[in-house]
Amino acid sequence: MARRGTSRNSGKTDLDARKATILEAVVAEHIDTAQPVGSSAVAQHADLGVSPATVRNEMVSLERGGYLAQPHTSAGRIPTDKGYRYFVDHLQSGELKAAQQYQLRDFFSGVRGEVEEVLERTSALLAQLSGYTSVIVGTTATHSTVLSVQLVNLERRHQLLVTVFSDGTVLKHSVVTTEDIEYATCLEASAQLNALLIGTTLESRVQVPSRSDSVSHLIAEAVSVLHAERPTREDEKVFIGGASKVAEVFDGVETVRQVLSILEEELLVVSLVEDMLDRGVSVAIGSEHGYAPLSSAAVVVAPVHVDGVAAGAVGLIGPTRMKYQEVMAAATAVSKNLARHFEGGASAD
Amino acid sequence: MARRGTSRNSGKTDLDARKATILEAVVAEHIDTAQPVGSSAVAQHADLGVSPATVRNEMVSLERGGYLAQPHTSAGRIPTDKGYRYFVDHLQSGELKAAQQYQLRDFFSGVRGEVEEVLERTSALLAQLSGYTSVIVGTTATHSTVLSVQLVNLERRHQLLVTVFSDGTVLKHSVVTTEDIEYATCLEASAQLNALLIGTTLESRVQVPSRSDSVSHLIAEAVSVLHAERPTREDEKVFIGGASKVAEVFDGVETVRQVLSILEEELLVVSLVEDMLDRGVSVAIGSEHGYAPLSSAAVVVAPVHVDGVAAGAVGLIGPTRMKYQEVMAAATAVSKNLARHFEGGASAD
DNA sequence: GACTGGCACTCGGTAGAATCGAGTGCCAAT
DNA sequence: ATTGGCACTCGATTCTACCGAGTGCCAGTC
Repeated sequence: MARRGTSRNSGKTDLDARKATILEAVVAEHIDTAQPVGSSAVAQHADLGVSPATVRNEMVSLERGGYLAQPHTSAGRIPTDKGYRYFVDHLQSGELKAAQQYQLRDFFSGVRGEVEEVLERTSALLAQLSGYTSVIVGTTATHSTVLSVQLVNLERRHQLLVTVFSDGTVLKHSVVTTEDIEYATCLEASAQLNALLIGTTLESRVQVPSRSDSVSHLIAEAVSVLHAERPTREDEKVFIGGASKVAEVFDGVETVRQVLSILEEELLVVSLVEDMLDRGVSVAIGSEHGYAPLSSAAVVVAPVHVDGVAAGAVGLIGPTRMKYQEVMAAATAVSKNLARHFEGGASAD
Repeated sequence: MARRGTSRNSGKTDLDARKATILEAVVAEHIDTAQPVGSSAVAQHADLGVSPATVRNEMVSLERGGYLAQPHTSAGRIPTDKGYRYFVDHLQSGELKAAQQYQLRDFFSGVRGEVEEVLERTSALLAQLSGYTSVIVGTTATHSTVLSVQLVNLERRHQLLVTVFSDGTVLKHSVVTTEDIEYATCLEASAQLNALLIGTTLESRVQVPSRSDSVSHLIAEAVSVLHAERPTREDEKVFIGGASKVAEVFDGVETVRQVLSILEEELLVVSLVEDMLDRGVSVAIGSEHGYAPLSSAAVVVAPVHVDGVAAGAVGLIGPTRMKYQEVMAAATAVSKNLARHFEGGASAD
């Protein structure tokens, strides 16, 4: 599975063809078995007509190059992060299994409902397809404009500001005042807020009239609450699917704990994924992303573009010895389907 | 710790004082050490002036009664679910440690923001206080009435129905039509919907005028989408804190996996908690709740009442050998603080 | 009759020793 | 450059012995 001797020797760190084949065989085998891989296994399994002894020599060289490591003398080799990196970089992209393609199509042909619900269920699907924990980050396009604003009188001194954006997002914010607010005041403020904000984005500068009547106060307060939204970045929703897979695919209680605790911190997950997107990386192995507790994990992401605009990403988290080919296929497939869903379908993200 | 020889012998299944003491000692010790508890340990630790031999005799009797079990001959005893049940039933409620009380007070004196955010952070706090995974279920009071309805024109054939309830909840629903909707139609429909729905609950029967102009169609569609909400129960938000604790406190990968997968199913968690609330149970041990995958877990819940009305619950999930006293203290303390927060504070739930 | 000390017995856990074998590194031969 | 051969390493497995915590039971004591 997934082998190809002919490697391009254009890149600078490229290995010669045979080393590459051997490295790839070791990685593939180790991903399969979770065991150190020995020279004879490689000699058999990779069909270069060469004896184990030769393979051993090459392996020594690969170890010197930092691609392989030995748990102890007289055990087989295990890929290092660098080894995995090479493997991934030289992986030709694969296809989803037919059964999974059907499943995907099925799912997306039948899915309906709110954005959040779709993403939630999609992340469950992706986890199930891939066998690993999935992450879907919905980047609320900061470009989306305000479609409607409304102040609702919850209690005398407590208004709820409900803002609807062009991408279908609804934000709510409490506006607490020191004085009782009349219903009429609230209505009036709503109307003015609408006039003021419709068509703007959260980043727009808005000129708030600074008169000192109660309506103006309310408006000023509402606008400031709404714009305070920015720094918290809380509008980036994260959907995690198959969290229980963590216990299956990672070894060691401590590792499981660490991965879970990362997943709990939504902000961390978001910035991890965004960092990768920014750097244009689709796979981060081991310590390649800077997140220490995830150093025994690999993260695969695929961006989601809706109508040509970055709208978020889907990701998968597993051990460094995860099934990259399948996982990447699943991620890109889901990302594409998701994009198509939101482009063609009733909702936008 | 947590022992009291004087047990009431009013209940029917009550054990005599000494058996009770012994049982309690075994449970307490086992919770502490996670090891089978032997007769001599009990004899020393519980200060009834009795020899190990006597304790042994009693233990045999307790084993016959189904309170204790032996992993194998010549090991100590381990409590059964029934044993834990007795222990919990005869536990006098404890206090939070002073440091934790401060922490709680601190938290609630400083907390601000939307309901969802408060609950999210509270569940993290509770997990941290108790050392176990926490669950907070916000039961949207089905009594809360509609304060405002608004149809927003997202795309030509796609409207967003935004409904604000008296408890501050905001629901959004997509309304997809087969024909293009004019802006004016949308406005008109909004106005009529407001007239129709304000003051009603989701359970109210609403008489929709059945004329066949586009506005009426839109209204009918909107109302039906809104009322379709009911059966899915999706408005009951669940907040889980400290999911990573699962890996710490449960033994065995498989158990961890099962507990995590339960936690993933929000609906399951909700019904588990609601079942317990309905039955007025605050602790469910082992298989007492009917959820097989959680049979090695215990669940502690404390209802949250806001202004005398059931508004949700806080819960904790741990192994059957969890620190019941501390955990129950933490749950009730948080529940009370939460109630006070929403009663006094700016937001209601 | 309740309690206890004594004692034989059980059985899981641990420590050592022996063994196995997969895998290595190296060297001499091709 | 490749390879067969070989000595060597070292984790994993098995086996044994053994220790000791803990039990159940019995006979003796208060």
